[in-house]
Amino acid sequence: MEHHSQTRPAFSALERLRAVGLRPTRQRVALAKLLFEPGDHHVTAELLFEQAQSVGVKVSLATVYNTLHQFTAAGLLREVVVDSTCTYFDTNVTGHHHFFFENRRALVDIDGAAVDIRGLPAVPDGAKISRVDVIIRLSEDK
Amino acid sequence: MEHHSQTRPAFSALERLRAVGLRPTRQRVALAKLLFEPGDHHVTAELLFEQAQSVGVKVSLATVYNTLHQFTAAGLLREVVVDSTCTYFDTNVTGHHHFFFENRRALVDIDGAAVDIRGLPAVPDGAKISRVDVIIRLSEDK
DNA sequence: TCATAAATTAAAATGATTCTAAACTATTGA
DNA sequence: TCAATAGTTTAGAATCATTTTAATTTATGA
Repeated sequence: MEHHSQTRPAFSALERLRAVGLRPTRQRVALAKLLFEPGDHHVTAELLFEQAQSVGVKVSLATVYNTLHQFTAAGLLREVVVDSTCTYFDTNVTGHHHFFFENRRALVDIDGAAVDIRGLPAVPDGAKISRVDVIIRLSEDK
Repeated sequence: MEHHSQTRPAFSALERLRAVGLRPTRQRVALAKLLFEPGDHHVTAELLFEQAQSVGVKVSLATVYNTLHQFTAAGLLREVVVDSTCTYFDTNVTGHHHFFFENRRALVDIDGAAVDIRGLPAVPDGAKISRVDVIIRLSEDK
């Protein structure tokens, strides 16, 4: 029996890949484990690449980028645009919002169900909402 | 007397620069006119650079970047993070939100006063809100 | 007008990300 | 089981927005 520092995931990395029709290669399975076995969290390509290296997974940075985008296209990840210097990916794909700690460049989820937004104007003709993002930018002056 | 295609601005480009203590150089005055004489709008560095060229203003792209950042630091502009491929600057610096047309990569302002957000969790200890951004992402499938 | 600090610039550098083309590997059907 | 092949991975080059550098130019105040 394997040991996990977190509770056993509802779906294994392999099952997730199968479910979205992505061929379960060594790299994709390893990255999926790093992404989905811990609880919800946010990564950048560089960060995931370093994590992979630190646990001995051999994967190139190009593959990390490819994989993050494939997972995003497949709905396993969500891209969060908060910082013009790099792209964040969120393993929580349910509708929700974010605190963004500007100093540390860290994201924290805000439950989407709890938040209620009123007074928005009508959506322009011919357009439809693909997503609503609320970002609360926070500064922590030590 | 000069001719404007828009109504006369409340403050001239020169006055704005003086007000924030930026030396009114030829380039800064010219860019300020392009930015503040039309009504509220959004630009990227590349776009402003092209506009400048098209009206015969001689300015380098480096200066456009410098100027956009100086204006932002001075509170004359606001940076809008919506797109991971480039940075948008908004001449509307009052609290407000945005529609983002994903196909066209265009921004449209949403009046901030009209929008009411409820149910947000308490701000984490030691942090304070520097800004709340609401972005409604829209797709227009032709 | 002059001295000087500030601003501008072309060009090089950077850094995140994407592309390319060659080498590998999972899958499928015989 | 095995080869064919379509899909993957990869190192390295390329790209693109942006920033930096270091030299030149300009605004300002005495």
